Amino acid sequence: MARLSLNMDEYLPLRDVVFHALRRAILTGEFVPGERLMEIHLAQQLGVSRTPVREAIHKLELEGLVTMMPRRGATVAQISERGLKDVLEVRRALDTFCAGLACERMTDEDKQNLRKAFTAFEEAIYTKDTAIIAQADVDFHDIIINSTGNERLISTINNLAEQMYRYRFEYIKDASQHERLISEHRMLMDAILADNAEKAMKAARIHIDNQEESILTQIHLDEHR
Amino acid sequence: MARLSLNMDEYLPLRDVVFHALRRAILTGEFVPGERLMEIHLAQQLGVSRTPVREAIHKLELEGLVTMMPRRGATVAQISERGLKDVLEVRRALDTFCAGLACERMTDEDKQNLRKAFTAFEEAIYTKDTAIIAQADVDFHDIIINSTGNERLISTINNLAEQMYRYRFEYIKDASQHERLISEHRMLMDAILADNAEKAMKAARIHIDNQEESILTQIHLDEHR
DNA sequence: AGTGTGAATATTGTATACAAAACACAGAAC
DNA sequence: GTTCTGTGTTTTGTATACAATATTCACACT
Repeated sequence: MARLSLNMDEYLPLRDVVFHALRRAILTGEFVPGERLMEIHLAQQLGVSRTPVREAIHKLELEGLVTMMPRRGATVAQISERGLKDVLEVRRALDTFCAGLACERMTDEDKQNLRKAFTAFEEAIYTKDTAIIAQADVDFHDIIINSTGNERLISTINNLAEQMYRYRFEYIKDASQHERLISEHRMLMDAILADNAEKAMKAARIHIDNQEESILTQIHLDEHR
Repeated sequence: MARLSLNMDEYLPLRDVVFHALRRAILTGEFVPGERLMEIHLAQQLGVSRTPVREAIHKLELEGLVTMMPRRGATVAQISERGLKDVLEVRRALDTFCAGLACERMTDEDKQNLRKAFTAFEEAIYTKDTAIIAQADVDFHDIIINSTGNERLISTINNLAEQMYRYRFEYIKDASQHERLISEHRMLMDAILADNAEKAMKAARIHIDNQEESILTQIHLDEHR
């Protein structure tokens, strides 16, 4: 009579499975901005009914990844240059705040992890693999954000960051930026390790400023093609 | 054969009607934190089917007003003291940022409206009517927030503010705070009208700090009853 | 009395059905 | 040729049906 607790921890409602599938497709660019998302079509493609698809799409709308018009269905959200600037403006405020908080609140263990994540990022850069670099970048920043211990702050920043993932891929590809990324990370890390809030906030601001510049030039380049 | 155009301008999907109804019920305290929200029950009560109710509940979950557990349904979100502090910490960062931006971006028309809203708030205070005061307070702050012109910032702040509405009612009732509220508003307004970002940010911070203190003591009082 | 078991019930998750609105396109009118 | 109109199709919105899981409560067992 063994067999207690087979891993039913991992129950996932279909709507969440669909949600993650669609979300991934949007963030990786598989679904391009402006593309229509039709319930029946997606349902058949995924082998489920319309219901979970509808619910997943609604969730994506609330996350800002799709746009819905009543009676006209959903499309993959188009982010305008203005929209992107708006997102970055809020991120600038929150990321600098976050960097300051991290200086106050980071534990020794967090600091150890931050060092590791920095090294891992350097190594990721050498691989020249965009996906690996992007992941290492997220990991590095997650350590800082999570060290604040403020769940609301964490989810707010992550939601804002998500809006830019599609464009981040583009600019991470650009190898000419890689050295700069490393040095910016180093500056941010050093400030935090030294609990120097002033410097950390400045480093965070510079990091966002440069990201904004990169992404915007990227977009402008795309426009002229 | 008259009777063309009865006001169907206002087409609203049922899910949105239900959403607003439930949202209002939660924010006014008609539904208390922890209360279960059962689909069939609500559907019958509102005279609709489960579908729009489900969709409304999901939307409320994403807004953070409802907590869902898979297969166990939804309950009105309980906000912990910790959760409240977290929300306020983020608001402090964004409201101060917002106040600074307002100084740069407010048009003369906005400034005129801000003065009007300030006077309206003063008058609202004299009525001693909680609902009116709360509305005038929202109006005043909305002018500042909207003057930034940053849609993302606006919706982020509004979402955070919403989390506290239920508690705000409690502390707005406290007449001993009224004079202080007016003077804080005046300080914030004067700084913005003078385009003094430094002072405006400080005023915004003080305003949030005092709100935090009020709400937290309110909660502690409730606990001891 | 307390605990465990199981059937009855209630509730959520998913699928499907039907209604109403949007869309597309062909043909008529000018 | 262009615009209007009407019909057929597609798609979304809402209701309902069915399946699977959770909850409740009575009852037996210790």
